[in-house]
Amino acid sequence: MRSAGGNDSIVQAALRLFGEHGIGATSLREVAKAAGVSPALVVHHFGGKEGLVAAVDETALRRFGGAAYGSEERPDPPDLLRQRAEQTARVMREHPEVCAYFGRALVEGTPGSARLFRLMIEGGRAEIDALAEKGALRKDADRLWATLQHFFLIWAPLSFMPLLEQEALGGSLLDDAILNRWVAANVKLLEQGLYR
Amino acid sequence: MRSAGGNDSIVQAALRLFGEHGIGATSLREVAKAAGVSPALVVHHFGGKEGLVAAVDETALRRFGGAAYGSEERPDPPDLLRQRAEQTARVMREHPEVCAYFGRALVEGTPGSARLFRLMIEGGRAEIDALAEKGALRKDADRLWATLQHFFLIWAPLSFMPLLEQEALGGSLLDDAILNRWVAANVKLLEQGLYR
DNA sequence: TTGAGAACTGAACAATTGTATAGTTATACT
DNA sequence: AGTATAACTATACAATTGTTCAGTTCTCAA
Repeated sequence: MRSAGGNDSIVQAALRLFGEHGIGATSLREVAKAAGVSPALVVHHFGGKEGLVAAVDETALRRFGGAAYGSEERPDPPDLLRQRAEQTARVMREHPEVCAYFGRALVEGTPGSARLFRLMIEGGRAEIDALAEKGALRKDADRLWATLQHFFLIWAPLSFMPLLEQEALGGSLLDDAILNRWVAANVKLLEQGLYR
Repeated sequence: MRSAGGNDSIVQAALRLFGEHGIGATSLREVAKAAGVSPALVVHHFGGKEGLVAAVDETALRRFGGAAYGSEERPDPPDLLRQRAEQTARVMREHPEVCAYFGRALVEGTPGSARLFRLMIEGGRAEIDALAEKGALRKDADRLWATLQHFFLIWAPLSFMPLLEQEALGGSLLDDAILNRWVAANVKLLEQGLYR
């Protein structure tokens, strides 16, 4: 076990700063200062910035991926979609810094983000296939792109978060009111489309 | 008018490199070398990196925004959606570097990308409102989020391009086959949803 | 042809980056 | 208490960054 003021606090500070300002735009020294620690210690623990990013990836994956994509019951449609959406929203509410981090990581291209991406794509694809077998999916649906569309609707807002909050939402994406509206819109779109 | 080997070639090189590797990750020296020019000249022309980014933003906005969001006829639904999608796809085919650049700029947060974002959101919103008046939109649709969903489905793939192409598509997003499949999936989703 | 102004370059600057080294302090086991 | 091991720091280094400055080359009208 690591002490609270050591290894973990560095990762915690890095996770927050990476999510706020981006990984490439955050220096080792900023992380060290935020963690109340010397830059050399960061190198000593993680071998360098690359290692630090790997550690942050690991932590973020464990904290989020475990909660969101762990093995759980798979309810029948039509509740499945709504339930999955609510579950994702709950994880986002509980781990906003992790969400911000992955929003950055996914577009900056860390190794961990590629793993997360594969995880989500595979998980999403499996769910889509299961739905198709039960006859809940449109028969002519493009399953690969259906998976990707799910992914975009959920994750793109996190990557565009600063732009989105300042230019369109006028508030934090992960605030309850906005988050709920977002989830509701997603469910509606996926279930019924936008036009008629 | 500028000479071909001067001002413009620098912006051209910057646009390409920014799109390929990101804005923050591309140095003035790399841009200068790619343009076959000394770093000092870049500063001389644009005042610094900030000015260069502004110039690239300007060029990209003119080249893309003009083509995609200019004043044009507004056909009636149900052809509108398909037609708009085809139009966007055409612009993407014709200006792949500009697309790559905006994919980066939108998540890195340049001033020009904020302008593009506002432009697209306002344009999209206007179109949604027009559709609603004609009764083509679902009555209970959340118009703000409907606009954003359009935006995500179109732009997120560009910001996730590297990840997407390597992990899910196995080819260039802007290649004809993949691009067409993408557009078709978007139209389907917006028109009819994914489930039933 | 000449001269003014623009385009352009080479070399150097200070600041910041990630990282290595040598040394100090704390922890914990015997 | 003593000692080995880990945690931690101060300092320095090389590389890269954006930027400046003094000077050169080009362009073109008078």
